[in-house]
Amino acid sequence: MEFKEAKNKFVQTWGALGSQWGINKTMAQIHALLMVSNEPVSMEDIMEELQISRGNTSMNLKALMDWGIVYKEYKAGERREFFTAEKDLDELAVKIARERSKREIKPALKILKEVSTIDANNSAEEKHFVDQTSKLYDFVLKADNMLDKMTEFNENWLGRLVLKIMK
Amino acid sequence: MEFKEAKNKFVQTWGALGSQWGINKTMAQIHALLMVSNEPVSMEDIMEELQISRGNTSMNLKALMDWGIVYKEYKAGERREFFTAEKDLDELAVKIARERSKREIKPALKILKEVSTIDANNSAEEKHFVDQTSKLYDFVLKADNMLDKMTEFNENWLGRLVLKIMK
DNA sequence: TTAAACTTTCAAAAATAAATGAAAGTTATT
DNA sequence: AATAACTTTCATTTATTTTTGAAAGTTTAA
Repeated sequence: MEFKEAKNKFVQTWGALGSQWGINKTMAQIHALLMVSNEPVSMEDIMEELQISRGNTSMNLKALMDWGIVYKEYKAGERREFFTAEKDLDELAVKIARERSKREIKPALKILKEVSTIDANNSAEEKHFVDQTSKLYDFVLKADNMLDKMTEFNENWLGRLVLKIMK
Repeated sequence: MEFKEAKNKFVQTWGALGSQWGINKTMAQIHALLMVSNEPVSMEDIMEELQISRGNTSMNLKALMDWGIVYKEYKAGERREFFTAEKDLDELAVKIARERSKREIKPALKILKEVSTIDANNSAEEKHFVDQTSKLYDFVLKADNMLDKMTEFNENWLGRLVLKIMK
């Protein structure tokens, strides 16, 4: 396999993976492209390589910057803006984890708390509901806290964690 | 908040969460409904509660059973089939983790290995590509192994893991 | 073996999500 | 302050995903 083919395959795969995880295909593809580029890439080049429109490129770059995993760069003497991706994978994982926790887990926890604290009359049905949603609340809370803890390590947290778990 | 409202809120929330994680809304809603039901539910009842068609219900129940997180049950003297969800949350998390690893992570790893082993000519560009995709391969492999390890604990693995990490 | 009671399948329709591109906006240069 | 170089926005179009529902399939019981 030659470079161009490999690069394309990587970008496509990363894009497909993204869409299975609630991130849109183009956003993931742009990220993939930037991640394997050794130097900052212009909007024009992204459009060209992925064959997508200007608007689409702009919106998805904005989203990636909101997630804090893509940065704008300016080159001396160049009017255009260039973009680079966070390339440190530990840092990338931490940022993604934080963002998803904030956007998805925290709001879900809020609802879980609400619904798990209704007062059940003494029907088995309502008791079971309260019991199950309470357990779910505890579980999700614990998982979310764990994410925090994990990513607090920082600096190769995954490696360290693996060590910790192994022994 | 009264029971019916709480139940509905829970089902809607779980459904929305599902669609952010690549699981379709109805599938997640059915799962939510079954999870908080203290007894097996018939297809008819699911259709009624969620206001969805027979075909949709059938397909999504099948998918849930493929994931191993919903079971068919037969009631003595009843012709119809009933359904229940896996209610043990540790078990549920393990099954979801295993399934996603199998369906998404493993195939992605295969591609990462392929593209990271092309031989780069000596351009900085190609070297960077190989370097970055190799790192990604290692990272994803490590994360996937960790998932395995975590879920191997079984029996309140999350709780145990939290303890392990804290100290 | 027939009929009734139920479930599954899948082509078509509907709903949802993403992409386009032209117009509006912004910034830097002369 | 006018113009050129570039980016963002958003109403509309396009593509993708999900849902429907009727027909086909299956199972049980008489």
